[in-house]
Amino acid sequence: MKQEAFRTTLRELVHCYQAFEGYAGIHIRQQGLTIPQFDLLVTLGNRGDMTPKELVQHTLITKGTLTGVIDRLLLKGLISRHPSTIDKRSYAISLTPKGRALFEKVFPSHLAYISQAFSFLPLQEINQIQTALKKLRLAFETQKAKTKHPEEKA
Amino acid sequence: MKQEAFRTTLRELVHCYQAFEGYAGIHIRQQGLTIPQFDLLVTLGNRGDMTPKELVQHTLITKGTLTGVIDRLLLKGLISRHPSTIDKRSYAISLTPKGRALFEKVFPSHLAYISQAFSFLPLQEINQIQTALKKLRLAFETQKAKTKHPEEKA
DNA sequence: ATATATTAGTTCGCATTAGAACTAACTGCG
DNA sequence: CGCAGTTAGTTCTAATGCGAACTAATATAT
Repeated sequence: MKQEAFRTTLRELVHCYQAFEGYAGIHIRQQGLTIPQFDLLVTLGNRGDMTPKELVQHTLITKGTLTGVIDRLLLKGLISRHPSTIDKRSYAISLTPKGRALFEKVFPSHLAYISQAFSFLPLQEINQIQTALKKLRLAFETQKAKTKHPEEKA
Repeated sequence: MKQEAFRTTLRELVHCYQAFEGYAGIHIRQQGLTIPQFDLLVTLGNRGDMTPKELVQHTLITKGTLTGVIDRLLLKGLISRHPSTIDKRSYAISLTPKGRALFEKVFPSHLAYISQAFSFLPLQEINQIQTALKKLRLAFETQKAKTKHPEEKA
């Protein structure tokens, strides 16, 4: 039955995600960072300076949580703030030299660590998994949008 | 490149998971429950009474968190405790009549809600997604085990 | 212009998260 | 029996997580 199938699939999705978080988290915490902190550091390192709004878009951190994460990275001296000249409500966030150094040390090492888990998965299978995940995500997002705006073009 | 592929795949995994949590969470919170509380309620409803240890195995709730989740469900009058006769450290948790009533109201409704997201995915694709997720999870779990016990049978 | 609606960030309340330390109770082994 | 080691639950700390309320600043409409 279809219901049986999607329930199993959802369980699998959650377990898979948790397996990933668990696996990646070990390495990240060894560097003295939390997952969101690492996420922010890597995003800034790879894509350059950003405002908090942009960070929310490019990371998995929620608006309300971001303030606290930024505070802790500021305390650690890994990032710095620069007031925006265009919008007085906002500011840009940069890596400090210390932050950049950490990024450059931690990021390649993290990729190498993660890639170990993929060593037995052929490229073709990785791409299949990716395609599968895209379909599933799209299904949720489409339906979520419908739920939130049920009358739209009804 | 393979590295490019698995990074994209991981992003997709995380986004997919978040999309699911976001989608399912809307409905769950509408019932006045949090996701872990719902998880616990449904697990008890579907599989019968359990000890905290078993709940940890069958849900996504961590040992340390479980105590608090149980406390809140006790406060809401949805579950009850019964001391174990065999092991004085432990106890069994049951749904109260109120808890069972909630389960019976919420669970089918939640399945129906979730199934909407799958309505445009053919069974075959659901099964493909499931297979893909299993492979990925296995990759993490295998590697995590190796990382934790690197000397084993070395 | 001026009131109004939006938006960027912060703050708050409540719940959860991981991991580690801690207590009480169980199991093994000698 | 009696101690060592393990296990079940609880507690603690630090950091999130989400939604909602709040402030300040920007954009819009008339």
